[in-house]
Amino acid sequence: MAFARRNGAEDSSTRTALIDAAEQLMVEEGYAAVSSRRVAGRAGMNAALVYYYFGTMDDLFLAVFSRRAERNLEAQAEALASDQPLWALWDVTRDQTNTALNFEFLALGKHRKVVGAAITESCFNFRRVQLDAMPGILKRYGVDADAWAPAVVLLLMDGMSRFLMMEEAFGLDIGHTEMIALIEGQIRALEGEPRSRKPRPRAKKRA
Amino acid sequence: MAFARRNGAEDSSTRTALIDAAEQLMVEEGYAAVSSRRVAGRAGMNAALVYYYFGTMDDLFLAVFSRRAERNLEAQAEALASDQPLWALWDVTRDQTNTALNFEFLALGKHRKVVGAAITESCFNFRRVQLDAMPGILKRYGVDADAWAPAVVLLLMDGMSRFLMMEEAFGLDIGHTEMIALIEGQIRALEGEPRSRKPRPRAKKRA
DNA sequence: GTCTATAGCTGGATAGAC
DNA sequence: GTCTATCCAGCTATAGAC
Repeated sequence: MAFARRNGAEDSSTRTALIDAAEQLMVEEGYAAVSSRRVAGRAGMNAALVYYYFGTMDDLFLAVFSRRAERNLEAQAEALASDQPLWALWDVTRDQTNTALNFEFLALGKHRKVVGAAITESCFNFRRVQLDAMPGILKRYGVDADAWAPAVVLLLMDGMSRFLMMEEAFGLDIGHTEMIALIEGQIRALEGEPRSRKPRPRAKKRA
Repeated sequence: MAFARRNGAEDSSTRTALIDAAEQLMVEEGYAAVSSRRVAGRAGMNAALVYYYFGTMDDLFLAVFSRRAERNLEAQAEALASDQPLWALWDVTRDQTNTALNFEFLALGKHRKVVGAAITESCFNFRRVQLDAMPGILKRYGVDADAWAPAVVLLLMDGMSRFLMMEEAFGLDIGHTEMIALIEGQIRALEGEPRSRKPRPRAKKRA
């Protein structure tokens, strides 16, 4: 855990409810809408509790970020350990659930030092976990490591996927079908047809 | 111009100063810091002038966005019309100048309807201008259009470039050198060595 | 743990003088 | 075009009762 907890147990239901409310507010109305009053109001709590549990708004943001990052890191680790790791990784990165929240944190992270540091550390962890697994996976499939460095393969899968999802969040999809077909074609050449794919959450309609 | 102007000439120096101040504030402190009082204060003006010129804060945001989008679109059109269009396009997309501002608008655009619409329209225009030029460029270099659809080439150049810049904005660069070498190698194979490259602005250090 | 009350500040937006 | 004055609302954060 990268942030200091002011008060209250880690598994306090009040604490959890406040984090839930803050996350929802960020997604629905943006980080600027996350005030102690509005977070508490949505959670059916009193505003002073935000300060009791988190001390400052920055620490509340960090709690939201860390919880989401941990969950996503676990999902990714599970994907990389599956029997079709490339398909599983691709499906995990194509998940639109976090896109709106990511936009908020990217903006927030450029202006709140502690949030920016958490983003850098978290992204680094994701890439490190991917990089630990990729060489073994590619070797198993007989991919020439000189022609396709693991880090490059990851940028083409994870990086391109993230860019496509950002565009899709704004209704842009020029070339997406072709790009997705290209990447999935490469995965198919290595792993064959996907045997079981998790249903992939798409972006919600704009309000 | 996609936004309604409340009052004042398009070339009013006061109007320009307010847009300048708003843009600076967005980059330095985020969209939440853009208030009529702070914008006016930075421009050495009175807060009421913001409402005189723009009517609402939303229209001020639109003015900032539109001005930047127009400038960037011109720079891209110039690049695509140059004698080494792929190198020029690559250099234009590798420009870090706008990354911080883009983060702000991506977040803002998900919550302010008119801003979101402006982003969608602007990105669509960028891609359309690129797509108008690419087929001719690739054909001139003898690229097989069936293997490399123009839209896919653009996602690999423009899309990947944008993703790399977002990572770099947070100090992340795993695999970047290799990815850049891969893309530049492809460009070099088609256009040879770059003859004249504009100096590429990099991200500023964090404060 | 949860509450009320409060200090001190900042915000969007308008009315109306000059 | 530019200003002051103003309304009403919202904000972070703390003190202290229960």
